Amino acid sequence: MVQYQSELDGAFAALADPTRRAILQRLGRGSASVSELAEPFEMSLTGLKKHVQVLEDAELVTTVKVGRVRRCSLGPQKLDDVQRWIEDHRQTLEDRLDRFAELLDRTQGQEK
Amino acid sequence: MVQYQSELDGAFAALADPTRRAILQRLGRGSASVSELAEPFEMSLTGLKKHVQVLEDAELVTTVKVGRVRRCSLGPQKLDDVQRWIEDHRQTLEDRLDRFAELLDRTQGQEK
DNA sequence: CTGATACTGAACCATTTAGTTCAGCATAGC
DNA sequence: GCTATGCTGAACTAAATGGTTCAGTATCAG
Repeated sequence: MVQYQSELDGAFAALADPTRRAILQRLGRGSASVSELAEPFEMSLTGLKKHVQVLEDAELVTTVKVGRVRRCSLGPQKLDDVQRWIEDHRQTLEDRLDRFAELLDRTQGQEK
Repeated sequence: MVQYQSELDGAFAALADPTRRAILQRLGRGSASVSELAEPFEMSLTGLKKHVQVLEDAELVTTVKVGRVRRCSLGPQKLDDVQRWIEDHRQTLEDRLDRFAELLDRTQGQEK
């Protein structure tokens, strides 16, 4: 199994916010300016731009400044890392869940 | 596409911490007590227990108290939700990445 | 019963996060 | 050139996070 660094931290943390997941969802339908991204949210432009910044730092979003407009798009395939981590751990998880049922049976009786 | 709630928040946030991912990794090799989990970390028992609590709240870990020992195991398949979200979004991500290259070509020339 | 073990809760602290407002700067359009 | 637009930076705030210590409770072992 590959050894993962704390690069994942940023990606997972970025995905932990519903606003940011909504931004990714929106960008999945095409690139957008910061203002366009902000439009559906009840939030200041500055506030939303911070979310974009977080996503960019996590390399989930890439942006290009064109004139006075910053165009935002889905970025490098950072989700791959995230997904790979989950896949690696899902197998052991599933294996363990089976035994977990047994464990419960064994210990339940002893519980106070 | 399924509509995901903010249930994901807790799961993603829980996974954003390397200590907690290490705990999950450890539990993948079998259940453990809180003390056993704490052993490899340079952290107080109380501190580590908080991480366990976060994982339990996120439904990534389940615990049972047996006597004075709390036995921790990998919990319900919450990772499924996380993985499903990523899979749903990966397709649009990949589609978009192709067009992103074009976008870059188009806009790069105009950049200051 | 006594003491050691295993955890738990409360209180505290530093840092980060998520948001705000306001002022400023660069570009686009007339 | 003037003005509106789109974004950006600084400064501030409230709340959450990640950690600590210390004191307490419950149980197990002898």
